[in-house]
Amino acid sequence: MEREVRVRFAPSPTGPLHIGGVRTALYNYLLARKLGGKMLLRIEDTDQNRFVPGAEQYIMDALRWCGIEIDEGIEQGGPHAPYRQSERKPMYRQYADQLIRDGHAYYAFDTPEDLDAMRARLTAAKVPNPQYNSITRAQMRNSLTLPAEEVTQLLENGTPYVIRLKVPRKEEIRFNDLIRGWVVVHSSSIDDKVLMKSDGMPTYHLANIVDDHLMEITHVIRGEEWLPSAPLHVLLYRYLGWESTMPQFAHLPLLLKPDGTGKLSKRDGDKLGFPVFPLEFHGKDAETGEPTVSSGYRESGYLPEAFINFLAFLGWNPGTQQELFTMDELIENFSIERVSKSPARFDQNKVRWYNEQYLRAKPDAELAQYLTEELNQQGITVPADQAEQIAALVKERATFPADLAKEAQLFFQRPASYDEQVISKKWNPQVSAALTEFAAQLPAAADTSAEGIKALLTQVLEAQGLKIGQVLQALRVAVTGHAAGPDLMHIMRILGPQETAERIQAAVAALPA
RNA sequence: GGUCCGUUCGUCUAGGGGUUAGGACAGUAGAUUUUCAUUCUACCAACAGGGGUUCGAUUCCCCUACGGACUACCA
Repeated sequence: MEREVRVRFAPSPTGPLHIGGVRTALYNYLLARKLGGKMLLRIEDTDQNRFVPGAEQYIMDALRWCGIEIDEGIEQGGPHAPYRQSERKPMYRQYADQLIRDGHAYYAFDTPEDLDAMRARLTAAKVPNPQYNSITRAQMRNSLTLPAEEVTQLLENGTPYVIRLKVPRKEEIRFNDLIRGWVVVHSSSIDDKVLMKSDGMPTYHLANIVDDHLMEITHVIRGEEWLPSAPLHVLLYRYLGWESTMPQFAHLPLLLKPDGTGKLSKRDGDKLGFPVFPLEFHGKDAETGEPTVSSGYRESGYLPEAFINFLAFLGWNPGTQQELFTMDELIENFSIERVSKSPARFDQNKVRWYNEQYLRAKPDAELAQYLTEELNQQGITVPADQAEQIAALVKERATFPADLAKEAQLFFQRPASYDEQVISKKWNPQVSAALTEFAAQLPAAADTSAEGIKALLTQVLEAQGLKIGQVLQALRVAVTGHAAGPDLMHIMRILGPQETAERIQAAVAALPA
């Protein structure tokens, strides 16, 4: 019988999640949903020195905003709880002991100074790749070189030690990556990685293998930065006797900075000119301890659907011409084979474009609701039907919801000034007189639709011997103050005959003919 | 330095032994519009280089170059 598909997103709570992490979570989620499996969230907090308060909550909030649903995790629990590695601490030791018992791991008592000295010695000797490995361990203080009694003595004395994996000297390690195909690495290029730290916590390498095994993970989808240590993980599965149920690996291409000079990192903060975080993050400067704020996509006005659609396409595509995908469509169409191998750069223009598409696709009523709330905050009240008309008129001009409110201002504020360029070119006694007449007739207009207003205007202008092109810009400036904006007839319709007339009269009074 | 991974328009990418190398974003031009924007149309624009294999390579193989990741008692 086929195993149930189980994937995990396993971030370390050392800060907010950046968009690369979100994409990794997304691909995990898409695969899980596509294959009818489960999505787990596991917090990898085995490094107690790098704990950042709030990071864990941030991660969960960010995933929720993105629409990435977790089936098992610290909030929702599950059959393999706890889902926080620090709380699983007692579970790891036995596996390290098992490895020692089977001769695949050993105790090492070297101090940090010992290690520095070793690396300095090897570097001085021009060894191409200084590392703690099958050669150098013979010169170090560990349970392989020390007499058994001394090892026992050291352990009993409480001497600090770590447990290291005994990586074989000559062995080819290979695995079949779902994205990259066969990857082959020689064991001589891997060092004797620390499995258990001297504080009793496992390192990532041990913890992730033990947890993935215990949690019955079937696919490990993670960033390419893990590729070099994947062979080590394969070795661990083998030595622990779990190779037959080892998950399949898929190493995702990295997300690069826009200039392509390296991978995106959370330390980029706002330096790149666009947010790297889904949600705004309030943190502290690592050195000065000063409070810092990094902007987020949510706060910048991005819709989660647009953000996710864009992110999904950074490294994956469906092979069709379709660009717009809902989460359900992404799930339907996703496949790991179509993830590309090469890294992708971030394209600000394209996220904006996606946002515009999703914003315009929203029902006017929904946009109106947003608009109403925003205007209310500014102390402006607006009738529901009017808010909807404004939203419909203005949304083609908006990238972000906030643009709606900006564009709507003209309906609630009479012009404080008039566009000078248009006035100097288009405003003259004839125009002024015609507009005065138009304003006089407007309040009594029978038809106040956009078409009706236009008909009335045309009629008045004809009587004055003017063409519409000669006055329209002037009229726009008289009504709104600006040279550009949405359709003028619709603006006047929404404003209503009375308000429009008064605005025109005010302009005529203010502007010397 | 060592190990590993990668390389199609400016960007995201499709394609794949014989194609006018396709799409999207951006850019440019035109049309529409009373304006800006929208919309529509068109244009611009790519297989890193060198060797093989082959009747034929952008596609398969090798090398080079370039880029990136990793190289901690961090994940």
